[in-house]
Amino acid sequence: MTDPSTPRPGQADPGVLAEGVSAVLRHLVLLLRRTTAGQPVTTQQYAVLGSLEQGPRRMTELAEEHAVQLPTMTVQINRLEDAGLVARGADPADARVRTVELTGEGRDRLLAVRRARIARLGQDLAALTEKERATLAAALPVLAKLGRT
Amino acid sequence: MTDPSTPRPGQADPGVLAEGVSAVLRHLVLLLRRTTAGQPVTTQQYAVLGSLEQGPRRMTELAEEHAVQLPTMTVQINRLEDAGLVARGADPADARVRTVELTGEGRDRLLAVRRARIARLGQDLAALTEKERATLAAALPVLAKLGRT
DNA sequence: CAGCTAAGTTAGTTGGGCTAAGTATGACCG
DNA sequence: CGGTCATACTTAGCCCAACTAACTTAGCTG
Repeated sequence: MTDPSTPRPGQADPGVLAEGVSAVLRHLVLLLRRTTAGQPVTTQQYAVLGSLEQGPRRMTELAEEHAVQLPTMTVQINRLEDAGLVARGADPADARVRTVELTGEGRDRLLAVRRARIARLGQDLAALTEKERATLAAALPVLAKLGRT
Repeated sequence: MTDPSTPRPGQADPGVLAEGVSAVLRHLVLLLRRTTAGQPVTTQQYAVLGSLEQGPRRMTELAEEHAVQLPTMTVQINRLEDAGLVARGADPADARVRTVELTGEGRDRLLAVRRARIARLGQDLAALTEKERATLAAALPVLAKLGRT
């Protein structure tokens, strides 16, 4: 695999760039795994809690947003419910749908974990130069656009 | 969670930038998951095969590189060995260590999967503008530097 | 050579994903 | 108005991937 720290000329070509992005993605995934091991909620649980921050959601919505099948989300929510972090509710207009919302404890946990993650990431970012941070900031919208076909 | 597609001013500040990076990482992880589902090797297996491309490695090396405990790597290698993609060997200098290397089939599989992945990523990248690709290319070395504390 | 350390493996648990199949409710149509 | 189809979930059963604890085997050292 290509060393992600040694960019080569001609990277604006999609094919060549893809190799670099692929290598960097691998690096980032390994990094993420290292930094999120042993936290009070798993990455998945944290992500689901994040989806509930703005208010109750339906199971199907959550499954779609997390690119997961419904049964998978059912199990996730079961675990979060057992942990007291979310509560299931009902939709008065349609008895088939189950809603899910954060409990007070769930919201506290979400915010605490987010603070910890951002602080950790902030340390890494603080080690960069101002120029490097600007370069990174410029690339964020591009990365966010990837896969939004 | 912050919408990764709406960057705000002041992102060169490590704290603010961290939020954006965090959101984008979430997006990329979801994207990766979607694009790698149902391939002939799992993401983990692919990553391990990639580590073997340059030649035989020891179990401990592999475990460290993938930020995983030894027993986890043992099981991974067992599966890859059962699939005929890698072979275990011995270190003549130290009878405790087991080496692992690609089989011919393993190398073929690695290259095929890599081609498929890079092609897929290349499609996404081709949808960007030339300028966006340049922005992304410039950020790759910075991303590669993250976490290399 | 006794005892400690290092390298791997085995066993058992948990989390997270999948498909297939079941239940209950809503919607539609003759 | 009742039968049939579709929708929203849940349950059950499977695999992969991570962990810790405990075991085996081999090297190292006093």
